[in-house]
Order: sequence, then structure tokens, then C-alpha cells
Amino acid sequence: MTTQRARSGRVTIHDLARESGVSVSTVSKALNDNGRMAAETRARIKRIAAEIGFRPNALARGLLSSRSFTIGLLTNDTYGRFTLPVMAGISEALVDHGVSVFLCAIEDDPALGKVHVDAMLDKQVDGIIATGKRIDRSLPVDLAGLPVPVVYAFTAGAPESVTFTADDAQGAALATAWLKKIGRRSLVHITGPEDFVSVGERASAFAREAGGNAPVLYGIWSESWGHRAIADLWSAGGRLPDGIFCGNDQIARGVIDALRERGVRVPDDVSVIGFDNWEILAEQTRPPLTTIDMNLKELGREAGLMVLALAEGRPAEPGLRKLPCKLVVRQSCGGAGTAE
Amino acid sequence: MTTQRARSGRVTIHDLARESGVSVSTVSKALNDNGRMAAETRARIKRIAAEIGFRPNALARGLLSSRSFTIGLLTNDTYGRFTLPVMAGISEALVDHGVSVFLCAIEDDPALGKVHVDAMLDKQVDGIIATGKRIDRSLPVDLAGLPVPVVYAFTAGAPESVTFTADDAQGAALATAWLKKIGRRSLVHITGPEDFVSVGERASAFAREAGGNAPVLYGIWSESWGHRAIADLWSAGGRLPDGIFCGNDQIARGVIDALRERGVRVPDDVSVIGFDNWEILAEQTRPPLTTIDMNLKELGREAGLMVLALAEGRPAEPGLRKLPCKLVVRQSCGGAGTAE
DNA sequence: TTGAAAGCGATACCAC
DNA sequence: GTGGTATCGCTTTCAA
Repeated sequence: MTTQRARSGRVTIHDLARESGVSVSTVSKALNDNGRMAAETRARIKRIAAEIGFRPNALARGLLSSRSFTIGLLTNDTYGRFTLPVMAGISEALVDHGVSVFLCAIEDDPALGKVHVDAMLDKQVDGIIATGKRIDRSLPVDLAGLPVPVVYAFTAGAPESVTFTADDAQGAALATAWLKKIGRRSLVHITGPEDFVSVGERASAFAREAGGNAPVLYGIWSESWGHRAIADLWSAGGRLPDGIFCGNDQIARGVIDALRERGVRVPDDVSVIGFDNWEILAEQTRPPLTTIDMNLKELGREAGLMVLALAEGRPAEPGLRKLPCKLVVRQSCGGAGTAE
Repeated sequence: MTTQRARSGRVTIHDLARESGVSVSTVSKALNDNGRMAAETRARIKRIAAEIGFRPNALARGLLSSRSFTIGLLTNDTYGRFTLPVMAGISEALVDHGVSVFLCAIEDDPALGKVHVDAMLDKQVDGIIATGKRIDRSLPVDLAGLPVPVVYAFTAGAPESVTFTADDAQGAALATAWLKKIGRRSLVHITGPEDFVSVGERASAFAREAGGNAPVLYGIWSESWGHRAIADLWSAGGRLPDGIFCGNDQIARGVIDALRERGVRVPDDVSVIGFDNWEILAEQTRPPLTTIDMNLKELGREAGLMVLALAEGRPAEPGLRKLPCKLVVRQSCGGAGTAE
């Protein structure tokens, strides 16, 4: 181990060759289990490699193979509520394959987006995943015609691309069915802005499941709207709901707070169900919120495996893939397994 | 533009040389503004480069320069509340310098940590930033003795390293001083677990500013604890506070909800101030929460510039750098500029 | 079974 | 001014 190393402090295949008394090419074959060679030599080289801590330079390797084992993740979800689970899934799926992820937060700035895309391409990423906070809006960058495969996750994709999204309709149906299953009969859907595609999908599914004249209240994605919606409903003097399906967990939170302030008991008098399973919020709601989970981590995982497949040249059917949501039962609906 | 290109679909410096009718070395010099050459030639080459969309391969470049223009970001903050702003700051600071960021979420798994660190080193990152959710805990990986500079941000660092953190004491003093400034005299601090260093720092600063016998209530970082703390205080029958400094925004949220439920008016009767400026929560609190912002984005920016400096061989004083917090005034304290 | 040599894409030195 | 050539660290024929 007294041999001198490169000034970089990193040990190269040359160092290893010198140390093992064989040539560079032999070392390469030994480590990659290529070619034919004495099993003993191979073992010895591997042992010495481990001893002196040799790790092949991925840059050099990438130069040859034109695979960098790197992908880029583009997002405009600064807050990260949606992006983070997606990201976690991607990372988890790819780390086993030795693929690293460049994170590029581009806000809604096209110029910034271009800078990041160019930087990623310069760095020879094997593929790009675009993700966002809305499935009916695309990122402010044009990713068509890039020399690498692009997969869209939770953001609108180019026509002939692969896009993953949560199945809003199925999730909403799940929520509504659950309210009915636990015995609720007068249902309301309090949700976000009508121009969101996911709002429309969820509302339609709700209507289908709850019956066409169950009211749908559109508003914004905030607690305050949930609060106000309850105020409106209770002061309108109509038939009061006993089951409320909210468009997201924040609205649900507002709804539950408003109900409590009115002395309406949740879940005894009214069941409330949210959407998103934003845990930090859902768990702190009183009572903890039953809600729909979009399985974003799984979505990320699938997106990750998909870019990987495309990068390796495996073919994939283009199109929109809707991944199923799941129900997370906490206490805001009551009824879970009990004879209510 | 009819000349054939490499099968990769990416145009290389050779293509560009052929296209411009000059040698590869001339092209290189032209694009990098190196060497002496006819201004006209340089301009022509640049123009053609832009036309055929030439972008230098960063892998090849990195091989030579032993600079990959890539850094690694290691985090165990899965939820991302702290990591995200830090990350945004890092990215923002580095994108101008052409540096990309590998995101490595390692949970609290040492094995996963090692995998990611190895992968980053293989990819020749120029430096690593370690970030977490607690400044008094270190990540489950040993980053000492790495061949690249390491900077710690919002997580405990190795002894001789550069570590950035928020100035908890200053932030707490700021909060407490604000309560006093707007005329509050009976102060309480409701905060998180006593074994967090930041809890200790904030509590000491609070005591210093509020007077030694102002009570400090330790609990957990949740709304429910804030809620319960108020219940305890109001049922204990002691002197009731008119100013409450909470250890984080979630606790503050619980406190405010509990106060409202008791008919105590915020901010008329009691001022409440939080910590973290977790906007999505602080803005939805009723009334919106006045709180302390740790300037995490700025912290990230500084950390980014620091690794960059270290990577370029510029020296830096090791040690802990506490960055100042700032006060964000909303409505939960009242008093802002008014003659209360 | 092993090693020499070419080459991946770019840069830098040194001739011309 | 411009172009050949060595080089970065590694993989991959092809000879020996």
C-alpha cells in the first residue's frame, strides 16, 4: 500500500493494476466478471480492490457505455407535498440499479427549466422524469424531442409519452362508497376549484356513486374554504349532510374544525373523509382523518422503473396509466369494522 | 446539416469540427474563448455550434478536469419540511455555476446511506452536503475522511467541518422580545422534547429575555400537545399568560385552537407566536400565525456556496455558523405597528 | 490466461 | 491562427 496514488486521493484502476501486478485490462475483466481468467487471479484482484478501496470512476465508464446511470427529476412542486413521496419512490426503485437522481426544482420559470434540462443533458442523463403538483398542467418546459426518454408522473405529459397519474375517479368512488358502507345517506362533496381536472373526475365519481343530486361545492384548496362551506351549509337550512367527502385533507381539516365549533360530533353525527393522506395533517386532525391515499410513492417507483426500462431500450406502451388509490381508515368516519 | 451524426443522437465536438471545416482543437478553443484565433472563425464556430445544437459532454469534460460540476445532497428528512427549503436554496445558489445536485434520501438506514455515498463518490461529486431534520443528531453515515469536501446544514457535523445551522437562541429571543414589545407581560414557552438541543437553546433564550420564572412547558412537537398544554394551564388556576411563545408552528396551532375553544381571543386576550414559519400551516391558522423563520433557504444557499468554494480549493474556517432567524408578523400577536 | 492498444469526448500543450 | 497529440479512467477487441 506504499505505492503512490493519483493526487486526487482517489484510487484508479492503474493503481489497482500496479498493486496486483497485472495489467489494467485484466483488472477490468476481473472486476466485471468478463472474459476467461484464472478464478484465483480474479479473486485476488477483487480482494486487493476491496483492500485499497478501489471504485471505478463512473464518469469514465459512462463515457464508454453512453450510460451515465443518472436520471433527472424535474419538478415545479416547491412545497413538495406531492413531489416528495414521488421522489422517494423513484429513488428507492433506482438505487438498487445504481442510478442516481438529479433534483431540479424549476418553479414555474421556463428559463430556469431550460437551464436545468440543458444541464441534465450535458451530464448525459439516461432519462428524465417530470413531476408536478397538478396532473392537468404541464411543466413550463418542452421535453419533446429530447435525445433521452421522458416519463411524466403527476403532471401532464406529451401526447405520445408515458404518463403516470393517480386514479382520481377510483379514489373518489372509494371514498364515497365507504361513506355509504358505514351507513351515511346524505352526502356532500366539498372540493377545490372546478377547473382542476382532478376535481372534475372526483366530482363525477362522487355523483355517480352518491346519486346525481348529492351536492358538490366547489371552492379552493384551503382549510378556510372547508370552514366556510360548513357555515354555508348549516345556515342554508336545507337538509344537513351526514357524510362529507372533501377534495383534500386541508379542506377536511377546516370542515372538521367548523363542525366541532358548531357542536356537531365527528364521526358520531357526521362522517368526514379527506383526500391525499397528507399524514402530518391527517394524523393531527381531531379526530384523525380517514382519507384517500394516492400511493404516490408507488407511482414514483413505477415511473422510476419505467425510465430505466426505456433507457435500456426496452419498449413500453405510451399512454396514461392511472394507478389505484387506497383508503386509509382513521377515525373521522367512524364505522371501521364496528356495528354502527 | 446533412452530415451523419453519432448514433447516440447527441452531437459531439467531432461533428461540429467536421461541420465547421476546422479541427477539434480549434473548436474547443473557439467555444471556451481560449487561445488566439480569428474573431471571425470563433464567431462562425459558435454560430454553427448553436445551429446544430452542440453541447459539450460533461462526462468527458469531468474526466479531464476532475470536476464533475455535481454535488450530492444527503438527507434523512423524509417529510422534507426542513430539507425542502434548504434544498431549494442550494439548488438556486448552484445552478448559476452549472452545478447539479444528486438527491439522496437515506431515511435512517446506515446501509442505504453507504450505498448512496458510494454511488456519489463513484460519480465523482465535487462535494457533499449533509442535511437533516435535527441539528443535534448526525446522519447515520460517516462522512469523515472522504476525498471530497463535506458541508453540514441543519444536521450535526464532524468536529473539524463546516456546519450551518439556524440561531435558535437569537430566534427565540426575537420572539420573546416581540411579545414584550407589544405589551405582553405574563409569558409562557410551550415547546418540544427537552432532549432536543434546539429546545434547550430556545428555552434558555426565552428565560433570559422573559425573566427566569417565566414557565417553560416541555412536550412533543404536535398540535395535540399545544392543545393539552393550554388545558393544563387554564385548569391549573395559576396566573394565566397573555403571551405564548411556542416551540414550533404545530404546537402554536394547537394552542390557538385550544384558546379559541375556551373563548379566549387571539390576539386580543393572548398573543401567540410560533417557530418555523411553516407557511402552509401558519397561513391557515385562525388568525394567521406570527412566527419565527429560520431562513432555511438562505442557509441552503450558503451551504451550497460553501461546498462550491471548498471544491474549488478555496479555504474556509471550519466551525459552526449560526444564521440569524427573522420574525414574520401575521396576526396572532396583534400589535404590529398599531398602538395596542 | 493475460496484455497491448484503440477509443469514448473533451481539453491543453506544443509545433507549425 | 490553427492543428496534431497526449491525456483523463475505463472497457473492449484482438494478439500473443
